[in-house]
Amino acid sequence: MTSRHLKLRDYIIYQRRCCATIPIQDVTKQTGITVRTLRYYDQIGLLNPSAKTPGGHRIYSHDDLMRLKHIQFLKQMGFRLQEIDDMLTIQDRDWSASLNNQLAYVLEEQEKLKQMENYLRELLHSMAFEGEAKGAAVRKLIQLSGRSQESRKKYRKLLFEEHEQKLVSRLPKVNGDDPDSLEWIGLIAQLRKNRDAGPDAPQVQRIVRRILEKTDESFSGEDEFLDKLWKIRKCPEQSAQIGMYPLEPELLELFEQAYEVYLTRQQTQHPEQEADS
Amino acid sequence: MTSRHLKLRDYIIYQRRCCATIPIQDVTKQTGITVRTLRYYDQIGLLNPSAKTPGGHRIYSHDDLMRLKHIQFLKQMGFRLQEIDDMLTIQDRDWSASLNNQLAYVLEEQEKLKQMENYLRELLHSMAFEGEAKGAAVRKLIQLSGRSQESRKKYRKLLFEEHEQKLVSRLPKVNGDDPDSLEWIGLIAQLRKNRDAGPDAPQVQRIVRRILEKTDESFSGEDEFLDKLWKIRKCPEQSAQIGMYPLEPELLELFEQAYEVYLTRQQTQHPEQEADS
DNA sequence: ATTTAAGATGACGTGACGTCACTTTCAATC
DNA sequence: GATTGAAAGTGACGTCACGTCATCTTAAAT
Repeated sequence: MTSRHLKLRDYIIYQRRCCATIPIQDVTKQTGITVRTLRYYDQIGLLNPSAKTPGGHRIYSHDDLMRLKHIQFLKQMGFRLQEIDDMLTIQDRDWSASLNNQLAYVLEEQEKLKQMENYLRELLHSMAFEGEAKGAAVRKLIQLSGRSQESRKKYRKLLFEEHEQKLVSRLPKVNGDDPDSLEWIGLIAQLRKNRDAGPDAPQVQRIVRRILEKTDESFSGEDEFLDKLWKIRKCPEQSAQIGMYPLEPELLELFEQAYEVYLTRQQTQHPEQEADS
Repeated sequence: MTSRHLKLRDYIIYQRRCCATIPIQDVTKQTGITVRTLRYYDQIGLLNPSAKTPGGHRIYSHDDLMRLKHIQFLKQMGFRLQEIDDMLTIQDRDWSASLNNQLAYVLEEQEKLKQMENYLRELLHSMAFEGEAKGAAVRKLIQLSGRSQESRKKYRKLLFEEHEQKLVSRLPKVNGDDPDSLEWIGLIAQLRKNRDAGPDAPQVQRIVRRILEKTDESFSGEDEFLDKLWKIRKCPEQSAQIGMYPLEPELLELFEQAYEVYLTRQQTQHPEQEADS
């Protein structure tokens, strides 16, 4: 018993002098890697500590620490533990293939996440349009997401000519986070809130005025284009197919009525200004 | 036996007439979801088929299909099955919290992937600089990645004044994929390839000329800045701290010698042109 | 009645650990 | 030398969304 104890202490002191034995606690403090993880790495053979006490406690060397830091870095790069083991043990092969592979994977994942971001924004904005109707919004999105964006682009080309393509890009996108789109969404949401107020209510008239101002700002002089767009807007299926969120018919009708009221009021109030403005 | 058979057939025919029973094969064909997955969804209670044959075969309805498509969509958005179950069963709560949550998560993941992309490019380019030395490149990267970019920016501010900050941004970044950075990396790699050719070899001289042209193109008139930069370049530790990949001393020395050879040749060949160009 | 394809069930495996339960070891204190 | 408490060890089970067998049953056709 006594001799064993002394032997152990000598052994540890020897280790400290020679290549600085590091207990598992210090390893976790220096790297932030948990004890469990270190035991797991030992278990799968990714990082076997270079020594053990006679009692079985793991003792790490500085070389082990270096290897661990390499592992940590490569893991942050998204490599799996088996790949890391391969990369670190097979010293002679160069890594460019693995790295390029991983880079391609990372780029692919980024694309997916961007798609997800788009759909999530689209859903959020659609819910802002619709108030609280979740099911309907998802149902439409599912139809849109089923077909790839390719088909939507294709359909757009069928509907609009080249010049008008540029104008379409200026339309508020339901999944955009630019201030323009957000303002449009806000306007539509306000119109929905006042759907029961009637077309000649002052709030509705204010909203109509702001919508017209915004339309003029974006598409002044493109009356033919606006006309075509308005016809598509009235057909829910076509709206969905070019990527615009389909508005309910009642909302469109409300806007049309309010628009007429707005026009007649403009004419009675400023009959001469309307000609040149 | 016979009566049981007849009963079963009647049952199925009844189902077909009433709400269109769909066998599991058709579900997989329409959705692309595997049989195993459908059984799993049944097991965890995410999608229990609305009926079963007396023998235990699953029978899906159109409502089931709708729910399945919702599940499929939400899963593509990155939600977990338990969350999807919650979202679909608790009908009254709105989804905006979940969606915003998920959007935040998606944005966070995108950030991480961009970081990974940067480090991977940096590693690849570093290996192009160094030839094939993997360990050294990774070791340096680990040191850089250990400290956040904050400390690097901080150090940059200590070394350079505000005006020079803009010039630093024009330096080739070791992790950039812009044509400028790639050209620099190519030049350095070529210089490394001809490291044994001696400073007055014609290939080396051509490289030096191209390097000087490129330097002039980016930093003409900023001699003081270039001088400072050159001093930092000679100190590997400082180079690493501002995010430039540290070049080995021999390469820098080779370039200095080749530069002097280049200058003397220029002066002997065109002694009068050097004044105004 | 037999065949056969398709369906069901159950069990195990994946990856990188977290968590819990229980035992052993280390170093120090009495 | 005995005790003690903290830290170390091992082993087993759980995670998540299924894939992959192996084995058994059912449905529908011949």
